[in-house]
Amino acid sequence: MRPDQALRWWKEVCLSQVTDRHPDLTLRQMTILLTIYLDPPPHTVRGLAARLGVTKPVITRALDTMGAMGLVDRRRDESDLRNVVIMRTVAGSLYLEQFADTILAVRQELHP
Amino acid sequence: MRPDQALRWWKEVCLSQVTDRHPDLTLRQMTILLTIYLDPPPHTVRGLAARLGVTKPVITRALDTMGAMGLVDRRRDESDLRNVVIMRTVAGSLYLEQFADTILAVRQELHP
DNA sequence: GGACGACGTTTCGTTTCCGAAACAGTCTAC
DNA sequence: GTAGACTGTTTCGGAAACGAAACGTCGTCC
Repeated sequence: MRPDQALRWWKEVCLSQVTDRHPDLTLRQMTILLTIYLDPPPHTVRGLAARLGVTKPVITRALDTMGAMGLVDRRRDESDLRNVVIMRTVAGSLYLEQFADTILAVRQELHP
Repeated sequence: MRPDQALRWWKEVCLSQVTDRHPDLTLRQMTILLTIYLDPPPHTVRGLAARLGVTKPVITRALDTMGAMGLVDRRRDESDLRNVVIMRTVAGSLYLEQFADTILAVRQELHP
C-alpha cells in the first residue's frame, strides 16, 4: 500500500465519521474506547492513563462522557475498593463493530 | 482483513497520535486537512462545508487554527473577490507525509 | 493504629469548539 | 445604479475538554 492510498483511506473513514455519526468522539476518547475493547482486561483509570500518556482526569472525564453514551461502564473492584474496573457494554461493542464495518467498506470502495 | 484487525490498526494509529503528536487535530480538522491535500483544488470554504456536511463557520474556525499551525494558507480569489481559495503549504504536506508513514509503520508492526 | 502511599474523583480557571444568527464585502441582473 | 443573492467572517451564549492542584477514600507497612 502506498502512502497516498493510506491517507486516502484514512480520509474517507474520517469523512464518514464526520458526516454520519452523531456521537462525535474525541481522538482521545476513541483511543480509550478502542483500548478497552481490544486490549485484555482488566482496565483501570491509572492503567489507561499510563498507556495513553495522559493524566488521570482525562480518563475519568472521557469515561464520564462515554458512560453517558452507554459505550462503557464502571464498577468498583471488590478485592481492592480503591480501584475501578472499566467494563465493556453491548452498545460499545456494537458501536465499534459498526465502525469496523465502515473501515472495511471504505477500503472496498477505494480498492475494489 | 478482518474487522478486529481493522480496529486494531485504527487503534494503534490513534494511540501514536495521542502520545506523540503535539498538534492535536480534531476529527473535523483532520478531515478538512486531508480533503484539501487529497482532493483536486481549488478548495473554498463553502465547498468544504458542503463536502463535510457542516456549517461554514466550522470551516473558517478550523482554517484559523490550522493556519496558525502553518498547515494551510488562505488567499483571496482574484477573479471573484468573494471567494477564498485554500492553499496547501510545505508544512502541511510534511505533516501528512509523516502521518502516512505512521499509518504504514503501524500496519507493518501489526501484520509483519 | 497511625502515617504514608495509591486510587479515582472533583474542583478551579482557561481554552477551544460548537450552532445559530447577524455581518461586511462582492458579484449579478434588471 | 440599485436590489438581491452570494461569499467568507464575526459575534453571541453555551457546552465540552484541558492542565494542575487539591480532595476523599482505601490499602499497606512499621
